[in-house]
Formats: sequence, structure tokens, C-alpha cells
Amino acid sequence: MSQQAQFLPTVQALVKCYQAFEAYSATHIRALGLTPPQFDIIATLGNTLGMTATELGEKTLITKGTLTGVVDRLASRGWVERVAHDRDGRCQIIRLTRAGEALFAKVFPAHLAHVGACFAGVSAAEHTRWQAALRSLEHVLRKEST
Amino acid sequence: MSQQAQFLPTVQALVKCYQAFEAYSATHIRALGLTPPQFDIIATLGNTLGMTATELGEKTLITKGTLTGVVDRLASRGWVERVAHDRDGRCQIIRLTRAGEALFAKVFPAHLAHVGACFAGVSAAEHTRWQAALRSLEHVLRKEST
DNA sequence: CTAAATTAGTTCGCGTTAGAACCAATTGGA
DNA sequence: TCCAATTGGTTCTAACGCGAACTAATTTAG
Repeated sequence: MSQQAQFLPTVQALVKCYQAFEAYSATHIRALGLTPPQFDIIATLGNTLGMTATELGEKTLITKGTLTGVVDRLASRGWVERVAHDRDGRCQIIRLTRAGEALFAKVFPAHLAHVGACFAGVSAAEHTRWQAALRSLEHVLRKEST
Repeated sequence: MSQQAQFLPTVQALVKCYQAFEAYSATHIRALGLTPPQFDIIATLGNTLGMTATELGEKTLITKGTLTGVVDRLASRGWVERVAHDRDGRCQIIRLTRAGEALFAKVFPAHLAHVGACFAGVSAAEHTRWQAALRSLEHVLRKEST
């Protein structure tokens, strides 16, 4: 608690780094005609047989209240559909439609390439270093979250 | 471009780390009766004589369209006020009111302590490592953002 | 000196966000 | 069995978020 000044630059660096990524990534996603959460959902549902809304929310970190609206908009554009669950009347399976799969096949590789372009020429060792730092920092941030 | 799989874990680690921080920080800020952008503005204006809306937006990374609304709400609660600029009729200075300064004196140290609690016992070397990693990653992410 | 370009803020449309209240289906325990 | 607790989704409210269109003030160029 004595060296309070120490952690501030760390936190600021984290926020700035994330926002740099977010801005870069989101701009491209919007240019593809999607919003970031919409892209997230399309990407998560791609190459799967669909999943429940709860599961989808866990994977994308979108809360269930928000998810309803995002899925509504994707469904109204014909990219996803809700199907009743066999065994549990409360659940529904959300999955890509044919058109949704076509969209996934188009935008997912495109966005991967766009983000990947930043990392051209970056060594594997550098990635290892970044991942180790980020994971230890995440661990520190999460341990207090009682 | 050959080792596409390499950068994905890096990006995922960044997003997860940031979201861990954001969740931890935002929950506390809301418990203090503020939203994260509102806290950002109060914290930025604290210990200053105020600044223009443009300057405030640059420091907090809030776009000007959004800033209008956030400042409106802070002003309606009596924590900030808009003052005309001496030399430039287009500008306005946004600054804390007396009540805003009192709020700042209360919530800023409290939130700093809350976040700082995560970092109890973390060495200076660890902070250096995190900051170096985050800054180099940010640099990589920003260089493509033409 | 004046018209065009720039800059500062506001407004608007559409979408996202969290959290709480709500309803329906299912599960568990007495 | 049957009622209470849990779980899955929707709805609601208040606030952000971005980009684009807009107004007003100030610069700049000719």
C-alpha cells in the first residue's frame, strides 16, 4: 500500500492498450457492416451447431439482458435463428442460418487477417512474453474480486 | 501471416485482462454512485482549474458527442459547470463546482485504494515488466491504424 | 476585407451496456 | 406429490458509444 504510485501507470497502460486494440478492431468490424457484439456472436456460432443463449452469453461476455436485443437484430436480418430445445422448455438454441454461415465465412477470415496484419514479423517469443504478462496481471486483478 | 494462430491468444489475453479490470473497477465506481465515464471526468477535472470540452474528451477518450450528455448529467447534479472561454467564443471551460471538488476528494482516494488493493505485495520489477509489455503491444496495435 | 475552410459543441439515430424486475419452466426436498 | 428454490429468457430504465449532420465562432487565403 506504500507505493501507490506504482500501479497507476500499469493500469493506465492496460486501458490505453486495450482501447488501441478496440478502436482498430471495431473500425474494421463496422466497415464490414456489423457491430462488435454482432461480430462476436457470429464468430462464436461459426462452425458449431448452435448453443443456448446462456452459453453464448458466457462465451462472448455479453449479459443476458443485452443478448436478447443483439440476437433480435441478428435474427431480423436473417443471420441467426432461435430453435426450441428438445429437453428443456426454458432453453432455446441459437444458431446461424444458411445466410449466417455465409456471412461467417466472409467476415471471420477477413477480420482475422486485418488484426493479424498488426503482428506481421512479431516473434513467437514476443507473443509468449505478452501472454505471460497479461495473464499474470489478469490473475492479480481477479484475485480481489470476491 | 503464416503463424496466424500466434496472435489470437495474445489478443484474447488482452481482452480478458482488460475486462477483469473493468468489471472490478466499474463495480466499485457504481457502488460510489457514479458511472465509469462520470468518475473519469471527475478524476480528470480534480486538482485543475478546468479545461475545454475538447481537452477533456482527449484525456478521457470520450468522444465529443457522448461528452455533451455525460457533462449534462454531471452538471444537473451540481458537480461540474460550464464557463465561457475568455478569448474563444466557441469554447467553454468545464470545471468542478465546490460540490464537485468535495466529491472528488471523497471518491478519488477511495477508488485508488480499492484498485491498489489488488497490487498489494507486487514488486516494482513486476510493474516494470507489465508496463513494458503493454506499451510494446500498444505500439504494435497502433502502428497499423493509418 | 471577405468568402472559404476549420474548429468547438450540440443534436440525432441506432445500437450496446448493466442491473433489476419479471415470467415461465424445471428441479429438489420434505 | 407438491411447493419452494433455481434457472433461462425477456423486458425495462438509465446511461454510454460512435458516426454523421448540424450550428456557431474563428481562422486563413486571396
